[in-house]
Amino acid sequence: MPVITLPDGSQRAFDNPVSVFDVAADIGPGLAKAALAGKVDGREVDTSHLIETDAELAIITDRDEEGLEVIRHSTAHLLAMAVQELFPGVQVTIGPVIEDGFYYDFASGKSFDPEDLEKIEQRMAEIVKNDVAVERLVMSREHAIEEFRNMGEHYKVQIIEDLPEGEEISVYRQGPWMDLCRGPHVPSTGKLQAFKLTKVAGAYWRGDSNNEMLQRVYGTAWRNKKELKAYLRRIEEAEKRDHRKIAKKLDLFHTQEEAPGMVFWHPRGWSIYQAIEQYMRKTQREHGYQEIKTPQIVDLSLWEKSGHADKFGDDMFMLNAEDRNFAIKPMNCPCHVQVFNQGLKSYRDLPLRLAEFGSCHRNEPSGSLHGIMRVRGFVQDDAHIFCTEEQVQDESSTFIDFLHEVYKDFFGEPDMIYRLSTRPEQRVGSDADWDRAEKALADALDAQGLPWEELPGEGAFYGPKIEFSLKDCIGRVWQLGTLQVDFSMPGRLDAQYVAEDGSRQTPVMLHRAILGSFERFIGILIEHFEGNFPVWLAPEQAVVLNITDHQSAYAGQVCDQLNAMGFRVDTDLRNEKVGFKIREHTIQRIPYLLVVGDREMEEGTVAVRTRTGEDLGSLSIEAFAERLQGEVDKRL
RNA sequence: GCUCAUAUAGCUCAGUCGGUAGAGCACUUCCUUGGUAAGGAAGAGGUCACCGGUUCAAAUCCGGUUAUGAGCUCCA
Repeated sequence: MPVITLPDGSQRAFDNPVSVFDVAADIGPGLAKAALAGKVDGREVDTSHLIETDAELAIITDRDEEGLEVIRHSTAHLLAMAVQELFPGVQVTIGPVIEDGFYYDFASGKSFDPEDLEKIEQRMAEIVKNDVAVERLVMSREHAIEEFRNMGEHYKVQIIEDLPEGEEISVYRQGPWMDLCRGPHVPSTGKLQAFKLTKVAGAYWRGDSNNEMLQRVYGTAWRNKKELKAYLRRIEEAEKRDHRKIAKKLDLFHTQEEAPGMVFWHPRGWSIYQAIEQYMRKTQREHGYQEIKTPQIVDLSLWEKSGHADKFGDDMFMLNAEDRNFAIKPMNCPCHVQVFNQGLKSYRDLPLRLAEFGSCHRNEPSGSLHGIMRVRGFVQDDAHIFCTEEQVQDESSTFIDFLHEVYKDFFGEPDMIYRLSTRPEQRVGSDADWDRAEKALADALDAQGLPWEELPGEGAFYGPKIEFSLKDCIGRVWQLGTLQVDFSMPGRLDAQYVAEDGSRQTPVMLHRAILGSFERFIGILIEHFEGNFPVWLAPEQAVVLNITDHQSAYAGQVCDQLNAMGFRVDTDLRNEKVGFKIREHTIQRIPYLLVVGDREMEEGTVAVRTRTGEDLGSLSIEAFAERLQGEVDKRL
């Protein structure tokens, strides 16, 4: 005689055990139809789940986040069923829910092509149309293993064998097809109304590159067709922002076959780069950093001493000259320690903050290169703070403030995400050092009152790190800055200072970057602003357009005058209609278009139009310059 | 590095069954001097990524290399 308590606190009593579906039907036919799953005393179950004793119950429909997950998970099953019907002999492995959808990994002799995807999707639609009931069965471990072994599903057998002892083993059956799964699932395939298979790719069994490669099919699934359409539109939006496409249109940089993973910066792209570098140079100086420059090529022995050769040797560019082995520097820290090591340092010199726009090269795996976001040659806004252990927390805190200031200048009020990556398996330094280093960073985040999550095992080999990420205007997350505490490297590279009591001590080193790399950061800026750079970064801040040849000289004069004031201004005196010129420069995202006709020439003004099409009317050169200055001032 | 796909004019892309390449935009020249998102005409432009094979004949079919893309793995 179960008494069911619903989320609103109301109770319903039943004479016999009831299923989740029965309760939903008892409340109303609409809810019965909408029910996808249930939550009994906090545990997610199928609608067919029988409730025998008093319990709290929430009916899960597609209005709940959990409901959407159930839909996605069930769509993954639907995919697997369709694949196995169409391609006998293909084995199933796993099919989890991911952001916006799901995937399923198959072990298949052949790889799927786009036409296969279409066929699979069609078959899925048929199964949906047949509204096949989804049934849950519980079986013993031995029975399940035997069952799947007989089906030739060797991966599933492995998965069952690895399940912890005592875990209930459930299998879901839809029609003749079945799969091992914890559930819950939708009551029948008819509930799956809005999905699309998006891509196929290879993926390693259990995510290990030593294992065989499986065929992964990705899909997206939503509550209804409208949501699916909105999602697909969002993807298209993101594609339009692709920094590679925009960079080509705006003539910012290029890459070519002879230098894979390296950037050829064009004048306009380099102008953006320079604006950022000048800004960083200025702000770093204001925050007590000293800028240095260290060599590009350094004897391999230094990298052996630092530990980099051991861990990353295969990914370093090596060079042999005059019978010596050199490496092109993959990072700056060992070089910064060399600068620190010159001359005898006192505790009075600490904290010592050394910054470098450090050009680094890493032979990244060819498959991981991506536009200018992941490259082999890049420049970090790198700095190392040498300090005492007591200074770590203060320096960390000061750095986090600095980083926030910089992000504010670029992005206004960005949505930030903070993560603390802790000790990895392969590492240097004692556990005691790691304990202190991890605590120092956690304390710094807490002292700032910032929300953060931990990424266990994701730290660098010499120390833990905070990763600073931001969410862009369409919700994508980009990792930018980092702060790392390092108790090992200074000792390995013999850094010392003289303490108050005259003893020699090893300093602590903080590694930090705000932008990350210029290449990646500019890529992010391009995508974030969709090429509409703020005025202080825009390669050209304004273009002067004449209407007829008659104003050519005046246009040139206006342009010269603004350039002399330090702005980046160009003219377009071509024999084209002004409408044509406006179109072209608007597409080029030039912030201001200055039209000069006879009227403006007589008045000594310019007619100002923004790239968004706003008409600001006629302004004197001085008034326009003041406006520009206002948008540039706070940064440079 | 692994799986799959792609590579044709400066850019975006067509090119059927194997028979020596085509459009739009951009470019050059000429006409047009026009007030806020495309004025008109003509012209020039290609070793079809590279190397090899099959064939009377290869942009097209096959193999390899390189680069790029989507994922996976990696990311000091």
